[in-house]
Amino acid sequence: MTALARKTTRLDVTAILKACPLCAGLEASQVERLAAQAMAKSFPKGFLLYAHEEEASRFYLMVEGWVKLFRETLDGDEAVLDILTSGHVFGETSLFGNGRHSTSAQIIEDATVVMVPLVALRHVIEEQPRVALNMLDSMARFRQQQDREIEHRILQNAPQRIGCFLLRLCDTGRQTHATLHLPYDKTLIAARLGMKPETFSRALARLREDTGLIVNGATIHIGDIARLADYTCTACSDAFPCDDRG
Amino acid sequence: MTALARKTTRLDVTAILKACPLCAGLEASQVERLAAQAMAKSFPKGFLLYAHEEEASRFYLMVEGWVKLFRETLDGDEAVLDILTSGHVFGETSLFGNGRHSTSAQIIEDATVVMVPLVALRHVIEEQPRVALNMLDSMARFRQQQDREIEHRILQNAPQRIGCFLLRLCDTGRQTHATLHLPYDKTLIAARLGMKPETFSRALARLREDTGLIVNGATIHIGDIARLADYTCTACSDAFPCDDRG
DNA sequence: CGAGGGTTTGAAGTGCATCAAATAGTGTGG
DNA sequence: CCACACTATTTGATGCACTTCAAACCCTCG
Repeated sequence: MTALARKTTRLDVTAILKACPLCAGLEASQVERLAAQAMAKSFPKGFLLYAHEEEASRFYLMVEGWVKLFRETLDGDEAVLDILTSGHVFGETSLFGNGRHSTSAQIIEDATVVMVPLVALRHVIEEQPRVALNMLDSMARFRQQQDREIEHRILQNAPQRIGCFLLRLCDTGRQTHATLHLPYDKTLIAARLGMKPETFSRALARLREDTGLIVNGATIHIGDIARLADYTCTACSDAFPCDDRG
Repeated sequence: MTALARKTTRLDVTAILKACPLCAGLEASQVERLAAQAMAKSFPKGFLLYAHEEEASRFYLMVEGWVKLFRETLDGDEAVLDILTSGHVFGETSLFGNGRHSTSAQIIEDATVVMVPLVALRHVIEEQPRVALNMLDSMARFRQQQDREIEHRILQNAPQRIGCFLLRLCDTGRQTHATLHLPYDKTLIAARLGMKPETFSRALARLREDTGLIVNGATIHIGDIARLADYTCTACSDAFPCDDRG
């Protein structure tokens, strides 16, 4: 049974890596080489994958669950930089720069991740310049999101930031309405948006009044996406369907 | 005279490019190839180099003066993302991602910049994977700064943000004190730090009281750098001399 | 059922923004 | 070299948004 389980995992890893933008356009043999050194593993809620300033040895690919990227000051204050799930890659940036992680990473919902040694990535890059271009591409896209993120934190108020968060949860499939389920604690969403839980609660109530949301615990029904977009995206320099993660 | 001027400029360009981290480790012939397609130019205060969402055609290298990278909403609110000077490169990110600028760039102090077509950069990258690695390295470093930046905007209050800004202006040469001159308008510094001019003025006054700064117009004397660092860096997860631009 | 964490609500405080006006600085033309 | 115009900066008074502290509520799970 152990052998079977291991084999299944091994198969997953290759398939998962192949689907990852980092490996786009790579020869199968190269992906398999990465996969051979990679490892899929599950972690329980609360597990710390790595800490800020730690020497980076591998990068991660989320398969399932959620991770929080954050920074923490000596007096316990915490800034949540991002919360990632299935399909997201993180920690790969530390192959460059000073080689240390610039955030800590903690599992917030039981997760399965694929971990790949950075040295393996380095070898593949050396043989396949293509991978460097893939990384540049993803970092460029990431940077655009970051720029927007900073703008949001400056120009949007609490209800608008929540609205923007909800819109990004929608499948942008040009729907006019949507029902969605908050993927993790409201407390965490609050932190992700740079506000306190109490503020989140009140701001969500206000958003409900102002845009006709229907909130039922962690389930939220957006009756009129355009109305919500109108409300939140006024304070942003990008027009509504503003995702570029592709 | 024109010919002489042009020649001087041409010489500058090669030397400037050689000194730029993007070209680190490049063969002279490659740098010269970039230089041949590059152009040094001066712009007056207020000139808009490019606008948000514009298709990117070149990247820029600051030689002299200051530029502001910012985003602007429909109702005129503006978020300043960064203010750059001599030695900084910007706009190169748009070679990747969706090929559009994610900010606008405006000259705020009369400036000389070297402009290089992105296609030239693309060609050099194709022949010299090394350049891609240089870009990855600089983007990784940039990302670390960005992470810190976001943390600051969440966890630091106005006086602390100013203190942090002043510390970064110091030459970090392990001095115990320093006298420095603000490089541009206080109004702009305020915007760069995400606050209003009035708030900046009051916060600077408070910083003066709390850490013993001596402020005289745009000239600021820091009597005790450690004291200032102690005051500002409590709210940050990085320890004091926190630059990694090198 | 009862404990404990997540969430909401209330009351009061803080920090920054806003509006308004005074003051200091800078560059211009006379 | 001075007066004027214009902009940057400071100061004051007030308002709003978010935080803080405290307590209630709710929901899940042992």
